[in-house]
Amino acid sequence: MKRYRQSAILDLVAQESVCSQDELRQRLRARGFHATQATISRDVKELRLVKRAADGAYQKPGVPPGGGADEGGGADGGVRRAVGEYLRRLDQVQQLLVLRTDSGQAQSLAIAIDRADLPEVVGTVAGDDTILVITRHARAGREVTRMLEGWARG
Amino acid sequence: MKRYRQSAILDLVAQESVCSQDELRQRLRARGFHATQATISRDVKELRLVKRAADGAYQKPGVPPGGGADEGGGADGGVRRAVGEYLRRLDQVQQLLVLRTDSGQAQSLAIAIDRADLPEVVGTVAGDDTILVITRHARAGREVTRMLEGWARG
DNA sequence: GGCGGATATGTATAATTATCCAGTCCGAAG
DNA sequence: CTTCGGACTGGATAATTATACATATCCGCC
Repeated sequence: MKRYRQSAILDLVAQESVCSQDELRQRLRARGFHATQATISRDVKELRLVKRAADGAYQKPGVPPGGGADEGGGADGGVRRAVGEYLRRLDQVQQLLVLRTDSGQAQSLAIAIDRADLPEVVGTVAGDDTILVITRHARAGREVTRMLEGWARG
Repeated sequence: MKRYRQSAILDLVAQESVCSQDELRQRLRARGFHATQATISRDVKELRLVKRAADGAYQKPGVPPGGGADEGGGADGGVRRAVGEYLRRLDQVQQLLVLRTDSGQAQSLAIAIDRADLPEVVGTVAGDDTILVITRHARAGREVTRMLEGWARG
């Protein structure tokens, strides 16, 4: 039984965004598996599932995210997504913003920011995990900061 | 304060294995930060830390495990490590074992198994996330199964 | 058949994490 | 100066997850 149930769990978390073991239990029941939260807790551990990519959903580790539901598309929807995805820290120094990402992801985020063509942004320079964003002046920097921080939480 | 505290958190989880927010709270206090578990819960979410790679430790997502140390060291110490690391499922059908790994990792595990040169194992064939291990007969298969399962938990 | 050990699972409960509800502290606006 | 709004936080508590303990089953063996 265990085998089949665990397969079903992998299926489920790959398809939908499941945020609690009890939710998982209900979905499993819909598929004909009857198990308690305790059992599912053990399954989750054995399967090495991981929780909370900021939203609390379970997923297999090592998979590049974007899995859960849809992703609102659109011209500058791209930056929002990228910011939400990659931005880890942000510091402003006058008209400069220093953005940090996980290692190796700075380029991705920088490209997204460039493409957004924000009027306050003069340009960006990206390394491995750090991006420098140049705005026209501190005030503009502040605006961009707010925008980014908003997206980072959304 | 928040900035510094969150930096410290990243530092901490990168260095040691921290398995609960309360433990994190204590380590932070040792570094001079005084915060409650509630605050740390929020920090963890903002930093997008992830829990439970089967052992319950917090970590930044996207980092390949193993700590970046050696790979394929001692003769059969290597297999144990590889099995613990990569093996996700195992089914036996007569003298055949079907091993599953996360995608792209079958080769790694298969190589480790080959190197171990287990007497019961006749040979292995690996795809992307599946390995077929051929043993001499069902009995040998069971033995290997037990061995692998033992390593998978250890 | 009956025994010993390993596995799987449920129940109850402990441990851990998230969140609701203020309270404090700025900074901007009036 | 006063007010308003928002970020940040702690205390208390709800929600979620892990585990101790008790069974029930299955397998191999005498």
